[in-house]
Amino acid sequence: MEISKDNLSLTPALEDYLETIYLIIQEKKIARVKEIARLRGVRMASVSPAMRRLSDLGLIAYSQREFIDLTPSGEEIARRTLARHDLLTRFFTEILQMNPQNAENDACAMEHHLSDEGMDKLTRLFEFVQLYPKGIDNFIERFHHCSLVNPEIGRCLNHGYPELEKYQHEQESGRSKLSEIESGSRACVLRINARGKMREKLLNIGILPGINIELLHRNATAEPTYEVTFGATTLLLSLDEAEAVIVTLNK
Amino acid sequence: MEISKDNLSLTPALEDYLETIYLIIQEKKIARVKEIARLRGVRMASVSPAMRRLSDLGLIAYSQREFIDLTPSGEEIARRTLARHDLLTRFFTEILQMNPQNAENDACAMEHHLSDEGMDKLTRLFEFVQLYPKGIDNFIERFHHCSLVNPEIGRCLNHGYPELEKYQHEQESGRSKLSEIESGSRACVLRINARGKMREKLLNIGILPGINIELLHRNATAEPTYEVTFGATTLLLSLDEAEAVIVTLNK
DNA sequence: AAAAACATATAGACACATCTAACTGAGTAT
DNA sequence: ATACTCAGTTAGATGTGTCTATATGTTTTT
Repeated sequence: MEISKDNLSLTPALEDYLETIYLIIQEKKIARVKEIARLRGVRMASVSPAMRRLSDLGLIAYSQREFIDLTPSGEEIARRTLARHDLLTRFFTEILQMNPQNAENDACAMEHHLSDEGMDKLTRLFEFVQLYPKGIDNFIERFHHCSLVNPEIGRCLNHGYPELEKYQHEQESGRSKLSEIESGSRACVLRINARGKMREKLLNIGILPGINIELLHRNATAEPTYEVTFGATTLLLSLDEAEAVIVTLNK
Repeated sequence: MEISKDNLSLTPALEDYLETIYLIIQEKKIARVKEIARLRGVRMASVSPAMRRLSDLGLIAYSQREFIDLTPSGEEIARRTLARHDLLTRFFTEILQMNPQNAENDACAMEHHLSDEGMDKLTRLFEFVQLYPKGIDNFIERFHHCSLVNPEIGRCLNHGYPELEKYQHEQESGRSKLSEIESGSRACVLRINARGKMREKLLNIGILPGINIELLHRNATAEPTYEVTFGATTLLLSLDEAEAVIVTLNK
């Protein structure tokens, strides 16, 4: 076990234990093995050796069968992890408007992997959004209105934002469905005009807004297919799929 | 080994192997153990057993010492992972403007933990941003201008956005430093007006924009300290730190 | 064709994180 | 005060992912 710089390079599991201990200590007076096990959803037999390791690392103070307390460095890591958890959860719920349970799960797993710079920049995003909470150009509110109130983002309503409606119309003129462009031409993906499973499938394939995609070949059979290439990938899309990919032709 | 639904619940390591194999296959014709080991930064001896497991799971096709190929389900997972990698990297670089290396590292670790809903919602953010790429109210551009061109976000320049300058001034009037509010009053954190190590420290402590914080007590000694409480935490801040926390009083 | 070079595999070790089952110790109850 | 109960620990197993060192194929060279 090489201790790198200072705190860094703890395993996710150990970080989770510190976080759990921290939360227990805040709420009740002292942390006990049974409670840690309950909150983390593991058996007490798994907690004991973890406490031993954390103790060896100087992150908690405890003697067998006694109460568990965080050392200053243990507390520092716990708070650091918790702050990431908090910020990620809020990013997922407040900005992306995810379901709270998914937001929580994703934040839980990702909190161990966000760099200091990531934390800094994500905070700046919150600071910026907060600077204009209900202002004339509330980006976040409009984003939610667009992508959530009206899930068919092909028809993004900009009522109350006349300049934007105009702007959007200009945009619309240059766009078409991937199924409609000429074979051999390249285009930039603007959005995926699909919902549910189909949207999920296209995203998981890697067809994302902003990528450049080329229609290689159109197979005009009873069930037409569209051979496309993007990044390092080449594959076939069905008609439905190709129609859902909204693009603007390159140059 | 319980195979849950279908593809899900692969370990990050195995997902990484699939991703690596996918990338090799796209570039060269075939994937070999040596190349996989090189790209993943592990020894060949670690790759062999992983290939065995992937083969047992039906995600790759290979026989000992022969070329390695992805099965359709292996390819599906690889692309899914890669799409997450791509989108997270772009979120970190294009939207948050992180250093490419950090963006890459964070994306690499997080790509295994983003739910389908997270992927969907993050994509919608890109779609929305893309709808107004250089429009009258380019949120992203202004965010960058504010938080990056001028890192002292206390003085966010809104040149060219007169309504916003006005708006910002209104905002400014209601704000103060945490060090200046009355003991016993609660306030909402607007931003952290600090850079480098001090900013990092405050964020890691959990003092984030949007949280509610209460100034419990001011210790007016030679080196004054500020006892604050937020969430489940109570701790002491130095004068410098308390001055960096910009808040608006609650009600 | 035999030898050298190289790719890949196996054996054995280690660290982590979990489990079940069995044990220990300390307070509680009758 | 003896036995019960229950928190906590230890022992031993399992699975993953890595390593070093060694063995085994395969290909290339001479």
